[in-house]
Amino acid sequence: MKDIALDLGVSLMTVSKALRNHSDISQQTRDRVLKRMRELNYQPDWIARSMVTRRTYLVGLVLPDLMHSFFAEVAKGVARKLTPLGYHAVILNTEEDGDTERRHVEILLTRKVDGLIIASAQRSGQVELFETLRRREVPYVLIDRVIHGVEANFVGTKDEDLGAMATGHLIDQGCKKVAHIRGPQNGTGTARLKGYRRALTKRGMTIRPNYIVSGQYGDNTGYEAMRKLLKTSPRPDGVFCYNDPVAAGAVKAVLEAGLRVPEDIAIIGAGNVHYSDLLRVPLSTIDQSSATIGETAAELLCECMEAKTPAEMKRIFIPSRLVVRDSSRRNGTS
Amino acid sequence: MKDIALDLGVSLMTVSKALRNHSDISQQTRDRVLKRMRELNYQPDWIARSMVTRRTYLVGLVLPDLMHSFFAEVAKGVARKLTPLGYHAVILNTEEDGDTERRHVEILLTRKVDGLIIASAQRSGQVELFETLRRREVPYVLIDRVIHGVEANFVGTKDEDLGAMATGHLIDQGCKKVAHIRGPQNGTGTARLKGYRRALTKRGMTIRPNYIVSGQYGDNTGYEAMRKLLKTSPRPDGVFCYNDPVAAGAVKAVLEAGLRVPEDIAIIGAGNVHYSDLLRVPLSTIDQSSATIGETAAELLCECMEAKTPAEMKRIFIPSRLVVRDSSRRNGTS
DNA sequence: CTGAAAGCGCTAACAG
DNA sequence: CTGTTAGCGCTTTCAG
Repeated sequence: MKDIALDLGVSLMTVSKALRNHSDISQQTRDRVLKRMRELNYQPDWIARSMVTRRTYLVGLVLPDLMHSFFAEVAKGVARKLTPLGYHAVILNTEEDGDTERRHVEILLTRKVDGLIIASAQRSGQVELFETLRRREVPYVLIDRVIHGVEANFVGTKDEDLGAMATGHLIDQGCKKVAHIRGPQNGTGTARLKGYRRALTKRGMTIRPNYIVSGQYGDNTGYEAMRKLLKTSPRPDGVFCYNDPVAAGAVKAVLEAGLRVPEDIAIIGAGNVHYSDLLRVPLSTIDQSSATIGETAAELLCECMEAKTPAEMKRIFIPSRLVVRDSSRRNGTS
Repeated sequence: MKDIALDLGVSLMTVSKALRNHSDISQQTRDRVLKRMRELNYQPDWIARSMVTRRTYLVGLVLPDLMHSFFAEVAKGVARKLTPLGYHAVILNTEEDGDTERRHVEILLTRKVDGLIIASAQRSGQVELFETLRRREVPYVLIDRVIHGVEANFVGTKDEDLGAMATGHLIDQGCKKVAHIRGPQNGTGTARLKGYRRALTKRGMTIRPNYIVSGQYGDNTGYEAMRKLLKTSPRPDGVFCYNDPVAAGAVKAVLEAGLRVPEDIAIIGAGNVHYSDLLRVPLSTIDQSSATIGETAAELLCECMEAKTPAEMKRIFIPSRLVVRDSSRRNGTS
């Protein structure tokens, strides 16, 4: 393509510089070049450019579940910050699988992305992947899920506080027997459980082991877990669910059993996914400002990528806030 | 990196071939190379490789809205087919904006993706983008939305039939006054409207212009449109909504007005998004096999990319099917 | 302000 | 089976 641009009688170099409006090119030549480039509708080959500059202006965004609109919103936030800075996000979906995640990161590395934003599906303690990243000096920031044993940039929620806030709210609403459908065995799931425990302890309520049942990420697991919970006696009158999809499944199970939400059982989730308001019973939740998480992560990553020397590690927590809807509102207040 | 591999005393070429298990390398040398490469944990630089092979094994997946789980599911389907073939999908979100879409496609082109799968946000008649693609001979397949005036590979739904099926179902359920909240002014929105009209005509029902109101893609537009519809007299007793998010919004409006779904107003959407079953009233819908759309598109694209000569254009329609849930079930039968 | 030379990391084509 | 030569499309460096 450049060859063709040489029908202006200038050297290849002149064109190259003109296209990147390098300082030392006369306005006149630049204009001629730009004009011709438009006529030929030539686009510089970024792959060749990257080859020599060692910069792709691509960042990998590794997400565990696109179906969960929480992550879709994070992605939006990331793109919003990145695009104006000339970067572009490449989204990859790991479907909550640690191996897939490792493979995807490899791919992004061989494609030489400038940085990574990862909501990791690695089990806690699985640090291999992050060791690799550190060794290769690829800037990255973790979002949403802390990985135990990894020192890295992080942007997300204080999950223990989140758990305590949600649980506390149920107690405030008059629930005496609060259960928890916990999430997966990762940093987030564990921290939320810890928050649940803390809130109960703080209010002098006893923690019953059989009030803590295992869910995962999805609504089907919430549904199953709730059915289990309905069989325990005494039956809980409030349930804090790991996240909104799980909570939605739980609501379904309660209604199917002929009970009412929130009168018989109050329910709260977390994440404030977009459709929470449209569910069977509009869902109370903790809003995590998902878009802000994405934006902040993008900003932080840019800092790292731009920095000459590896900047020091940061952990940024985005404040979350209680959103009360029908699923937990048991009296006129709050 | 290759230099380092030369401490085996073999030439650079030998290594290059060994890594791609080119036929003419002795098993022994290959093993030595592979071993050393692992020790150094070397990864070939795809960017350099692509530069000479002119293949990146990357395909761009351009989607208008990640929040809509329909597209998230399509993405899943695409990835499922692509990965085993050595390709990888790069997802970009256009947020339903035609300009953003054009910019994103440009980016993908300068990054030299091997092909594109696009659910386009171009207005019908806006063919410029596709002209460019044709001129540059980039293989691509359109999904979900036909663009008027573009001859291209397509995988999606027969939207007119879909509209007729949904509308017909409402009539079957005993609705006498069926309205439609139409989608955007694109191929899909228009075809579904056409199907709505066809079904009414076929059953000898009159088409009232004020029963057709404008929505867009999202639930908020469905909510607003429904409120408008509630004010028309006589009030409709059945509404076919452009898609599930719109329908979810519509349900909310009906309930807020103190009416019942489906007794007073039956509602049906389209797309069968994942959470449809968990909504205020479990939503009847038309399932479009979103994952299959993604898989099929990926297969078709691979054919095109592998083909020496530009294969001829194909249009593939994935059958859709009625899913009856509470929002439209007015009698024992379905 | 403009240009010539060298090379980024890899592979295709051909020769040994 | 192994190695040599050339070059992908661009930019960096340095000399006009």
